[in-house]
Amino acid sequence: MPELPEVETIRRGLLPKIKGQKINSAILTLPRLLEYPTPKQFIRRLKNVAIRDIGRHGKYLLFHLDNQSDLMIHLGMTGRLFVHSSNQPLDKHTHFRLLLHSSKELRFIDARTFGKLALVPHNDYSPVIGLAHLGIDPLSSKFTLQEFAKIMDCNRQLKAVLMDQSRIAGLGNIYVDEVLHRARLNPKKSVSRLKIPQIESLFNAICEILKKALHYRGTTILSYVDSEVRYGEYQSHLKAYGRENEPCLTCGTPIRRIFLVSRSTFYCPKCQK
DNA sequence: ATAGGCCTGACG
DNA sequence: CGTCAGGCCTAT
Repeated sequence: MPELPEVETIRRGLLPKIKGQKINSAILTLPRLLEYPTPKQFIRRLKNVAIRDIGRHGKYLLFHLDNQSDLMIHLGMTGRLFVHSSNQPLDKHTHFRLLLHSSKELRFIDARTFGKLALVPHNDYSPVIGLAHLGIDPLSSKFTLQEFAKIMDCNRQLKAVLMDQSRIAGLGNIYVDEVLHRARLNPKKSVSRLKIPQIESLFNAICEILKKALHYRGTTILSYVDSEVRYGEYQSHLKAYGRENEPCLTCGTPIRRIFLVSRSTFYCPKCQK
């Protein structure tokens, strides 16, 4: 799925197209994607409201509306968002549409339907557990070495902790592997065994990998496209993810693939200790 | 902490 | 055909 760099790229692409736009009505054709409230309330509350801004926390997009509520969209594995003219034919797997005053519409398309929608009060995300429990976003100004060190205080494996959205929000399977390769840390290593300099290099790796991935507009492995139907380009800069048996770009040792947290995990057994 | 489930599509 | 996939929630 889209991880933080992909979701942020989508957010930036959508923003100029829909900021300030008024929503006439909403059409929800796959109600099970809706986490909160009921479909009836959801549709009613999306009538005749304007979109003030689009925010993002981790992999969650938050459309700030002018009725004190936020429309939450999580793209799951295959979710896409486009702004199309209402007369354009609907893509297969279109499950949700916001019809805008301008006769354009925001369309949510999701083949695997792992995406999630919700409409929550602007000041109370508690109806959506995953959103309410999100950890710090690594692009936020609150993400400092000191705060990061506080998060890294358990004795689970590095891979599992970096994947844990309630600690740090936005990293997924690709970028965790890239971050750990950059920081030269083994994904199986227990967080409790990290020394201060290693926490610092991990922090720096997170910042640097995300910045670079954002620069390349995210990573397209299978299906990711942004709001302009444009592929990411970071896949050609990956150093660990997907490179099983290929030489490590640092030391030449074949990249190894294992399973951790029931996810494919790629790392260099020599560089990453 | 770890599988299993949710879905469809791409690929071998 | 079977296997795998960028996520997340739940139930052991």
